[in-house]
Amino acid sequence: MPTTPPAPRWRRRSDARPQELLDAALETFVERGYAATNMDEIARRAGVSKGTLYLYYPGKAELLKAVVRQSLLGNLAEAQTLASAHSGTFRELLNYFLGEFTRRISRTNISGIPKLILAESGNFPEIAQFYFDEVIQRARKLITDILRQGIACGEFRPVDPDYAWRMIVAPLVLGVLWKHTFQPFEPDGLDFDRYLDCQLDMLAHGLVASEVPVGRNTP
Amino acid sequence: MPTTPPAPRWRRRSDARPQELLDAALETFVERGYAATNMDEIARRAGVSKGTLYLYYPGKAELLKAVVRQSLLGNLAEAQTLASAHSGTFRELLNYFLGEFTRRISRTNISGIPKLILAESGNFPEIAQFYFDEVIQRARKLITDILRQGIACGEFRPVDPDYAWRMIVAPLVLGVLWKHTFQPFEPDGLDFDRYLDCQLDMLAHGLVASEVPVGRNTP
DNA sequence: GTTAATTAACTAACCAGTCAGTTATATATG
DNA sequence: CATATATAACTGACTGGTTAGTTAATTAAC
Repeated sequence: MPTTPPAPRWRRRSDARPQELLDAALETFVERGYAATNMDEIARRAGVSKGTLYLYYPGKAELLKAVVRQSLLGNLAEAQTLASAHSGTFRELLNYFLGEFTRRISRTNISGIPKLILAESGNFPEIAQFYFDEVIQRARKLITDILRQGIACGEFRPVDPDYAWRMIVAPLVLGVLWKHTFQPFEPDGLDFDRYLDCQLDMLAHGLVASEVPVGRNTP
Repeated sequence: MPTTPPAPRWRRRSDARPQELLDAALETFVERGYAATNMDEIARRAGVSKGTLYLYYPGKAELLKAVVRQSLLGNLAEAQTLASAHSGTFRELLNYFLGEFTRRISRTNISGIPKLILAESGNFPEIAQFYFDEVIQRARKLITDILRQGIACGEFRPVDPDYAWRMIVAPLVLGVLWKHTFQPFEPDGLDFDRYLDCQLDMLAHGLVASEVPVGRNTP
């Protein structure tokens, strides 16, 4: 009786491994947090032994950095090219960004990264600094630019852009954190479509100049 | 030559200790996160040995719970009595809450608790559930009630209270997280007064019905 | 057969929690 | 008031378990 050749205990996948390992690491870090995640678990999820993990990434901290960089850099570049190529009103542009962001929150689990950064900012000032410089500062510039231009051309009320940008971002941040923290406790989860509608509605009627504010602008 | 009696190596402070230990624990947990905090460090900050710490709290997890409970319960009760005793418009009440909250964010370091909860929700479902039930649900009810009443009496635009409450809370949450995460990286820190002004301005003009919305409400 | 990829067993460090012993303070006694 | 005794508060060295990181042996692949 011819025995079928036994399946090999493992396969060489040196090209696919890095991404597989990053995926497993992201998943585990987001679920458990940095400190409570152990390298054996990440390796196990990637279907690999711990030694292999160390073959591709020199340590736990470096692995975290790789995860963060890899997850964010693509989206950042994309947002920036989109902004520079826009036509139409600034309100439309803003709405588009918020919509796209919300859509991605609800689908991918890259949305776990901000929570991870927050949680570990004290222990990884280097990562926090990276996130501050590369993500937050860019987002700030993107939005304050839109606000300033919109105000200049009379589309928006004259708010303080250096503070107002946070009001725009805040619901997005809250949404992300909610999804990865309290979603499990809610019987019926957050409806991101309604969430977005509500935000756009409230945001617009706080920004749009055509509504004739009540006695505030007295030029 | 009369030798001055040597200062005692330690003093008995059985009544003050519990609070001192909680303070040190809050500070350390907020700064480092739960897992990266070690009991020796907390004891050291409280000026005490690790053994003493275990005399007052049975373990690390229990210490965290004690910190959270102790920090929140007082403020919660206060908010609720305030709400039930209000007179004046609902907009004033809302503004008062936001102002009071913002003022406390900028002063105390209880504001580190939400960050702590977020970071450890995965590892301490029990604490996350406690926070969800006792803090979030109460805040939600408080705000949605105000919104509903305000809408009913025509003071506010007819927004969706079940989602709009998050838009109100979001900037507060962002402020808290910012303070404990990115404040160190900013040359000039967040000005919480301007922050509040900006929020109230944008919030009001998204909520106040007298502004005659642009073609949305078609009764 | 050679080599690169992978494994699994190992080491070294760290830390939560314990406990036998020490010291400050309160109380009793003369 | 001085001194002895009792006890509550506190210390710090130790233990057991966990885990980041290493390495010698093994296996797939060409």
